Amino acid sequence: MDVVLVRWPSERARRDRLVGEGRARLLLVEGAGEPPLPTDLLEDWVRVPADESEVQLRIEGLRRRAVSLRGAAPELDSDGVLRHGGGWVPLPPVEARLMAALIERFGAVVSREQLSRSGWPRGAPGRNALDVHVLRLRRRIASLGLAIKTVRSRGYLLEAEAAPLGGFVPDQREA
Amino acid sequence: MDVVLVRWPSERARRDRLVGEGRARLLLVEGAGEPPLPTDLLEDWVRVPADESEVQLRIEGLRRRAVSLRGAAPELDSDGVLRHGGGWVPLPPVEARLMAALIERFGAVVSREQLSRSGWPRGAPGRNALDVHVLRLRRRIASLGLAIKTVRSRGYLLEAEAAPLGGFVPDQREA
DNA sequence: GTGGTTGTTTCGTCGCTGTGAACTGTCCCG
DNA sequence: CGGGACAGTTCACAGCGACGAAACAACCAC
Repeated sequence: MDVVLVRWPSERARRDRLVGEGRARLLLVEGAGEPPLPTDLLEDWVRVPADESEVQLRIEGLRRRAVSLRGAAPELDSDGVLRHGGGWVPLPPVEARLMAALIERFGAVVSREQLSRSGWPRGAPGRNALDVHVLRLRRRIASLGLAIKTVRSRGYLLEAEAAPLGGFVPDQREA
Repeated sequence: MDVVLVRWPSERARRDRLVGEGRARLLLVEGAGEPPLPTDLLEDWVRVPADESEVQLRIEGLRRRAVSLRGAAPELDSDGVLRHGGGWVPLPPVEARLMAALIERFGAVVSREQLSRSGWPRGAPGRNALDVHVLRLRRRIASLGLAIKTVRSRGYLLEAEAAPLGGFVPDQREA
């Protein structure tokens, strides 16, 4: 996902075209011109002339926004609210801690021991407690298009599904 | 939905707390400091000293991002009239103060303690008074398409039913 | 007085958590 | 191939606490 540099207001037409294409853009506001209020999340602006470092920082910021919008990683509040793809669900304390550990290693395997330590910092209850909480977590986050995959005898892995909204969600056992 | 101004890097801890709470923030980058790379979509930054107009533009940009992610926030005037989506309802004093706290953090969790302090600045009555007022507030604002969601053992969260999908309102100044 | 606002009590309901047990699927050993 | 041993999934249940809701009483404004 690249960020396109656009002069403003002289290249207004080009900017509008990029909006329609859903591409990230950084407006270089010339002279005393007023930057436009953004019409989507993939736009930023900077007054020129500007430091090269400032331009680079804003470009990198836009890249991150674009990645975030592609549904890369969900976000977890300090209040136990999990947000992803425009929706959110509240997570109870234990499941919030488990989810925090999974998000920290989003897309990678987290061992049962690590999960157990995250979920119960002062010692885990019975062995089955983790399984049950993973099950409950799975059901809670399914509506957000998130899934916890099992890697047998290794641990669990959190991932986002390709089409979170409107798409059919296949049963994991059928895959 | 307020945008919080945070000095950077001197108020780093405060910024991190706001990230955890899911609130919008504008970093005022002091001196030669480097702004952090954003961890979510509700952050922007500006080097200070800066024109007041630039700060205002960035605040407005953040507000629009927040609207895009969480829907438009209702407005509460000083006479206790709550307006949203073309309709309005009058709110009695206690409920108006509770609603003000919820609007300030629109879309994010507000703890029971914070609500209690907002509703009764000079000391809260019994423990259940808050529950009852939340119940009454819920019924009053339902007709406006607003809902107060419970995040168990964490607090409450104000949300608008029909969140606009994707786009912003077109920029009026461009016409 | 009338109606709206506020606070309390009381009770019902629901969510969170952990346990035990039944069940499925995989791998390995003989 | 059959029999286990493992790993993991799912359900049912119980205890507890947080929250929801109704009813009631006191109070205030008009």
